[in-house]
Amino acid sequence: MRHWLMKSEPDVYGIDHLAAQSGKTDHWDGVRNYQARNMMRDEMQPGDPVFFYHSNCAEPGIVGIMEIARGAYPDPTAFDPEARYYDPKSDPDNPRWVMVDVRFKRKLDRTITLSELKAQPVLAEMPLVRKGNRLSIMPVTPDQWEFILGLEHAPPAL
DNA sequence: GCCAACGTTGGC
DNA sequence: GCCAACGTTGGC
Repeated sequence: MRHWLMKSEPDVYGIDHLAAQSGKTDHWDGVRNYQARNMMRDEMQPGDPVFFYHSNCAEPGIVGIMEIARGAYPDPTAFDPEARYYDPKSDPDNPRWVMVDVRFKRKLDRTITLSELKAQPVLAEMPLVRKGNRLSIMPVTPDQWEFILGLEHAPPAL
């Protein structure tokens, strides 16, 4: 089992969208980055815990916890010319892009902000806090996972 | 809205 | 295979 962090823009799809789904489960489509795809395809397993991260918004940070509900399968939005992430080069007979299903577990009691995470020397190796990082799906080590969870009920460091 | 950082594309 | 141009990400 591995731990993960997945980013989404709350204006497009935030944690409340997921929580509102029937069964609190939804597919995570639209990933168009090879590194992120390879991790979904090769490493993500049902039951893996995932931090839900809000990006490109007023207060970027970790807002909740979900889990992988279904391993990688083809992302049909790549074949849909109307879709935002349509990829004409993805062949339905040999799909280039995959998605997973995720299940809502809970919202955190507060947002653990990016600036707060950046202030923690222990987390300096996380891709999330590194300059210029754009990876939308990344692994989290068990130690990092526990440390971050411990911040939830601690006073914000920033 | 700005812009730095990064990934992808395509000409050569 | 190189690399300039381009598009995207995402913090600020």
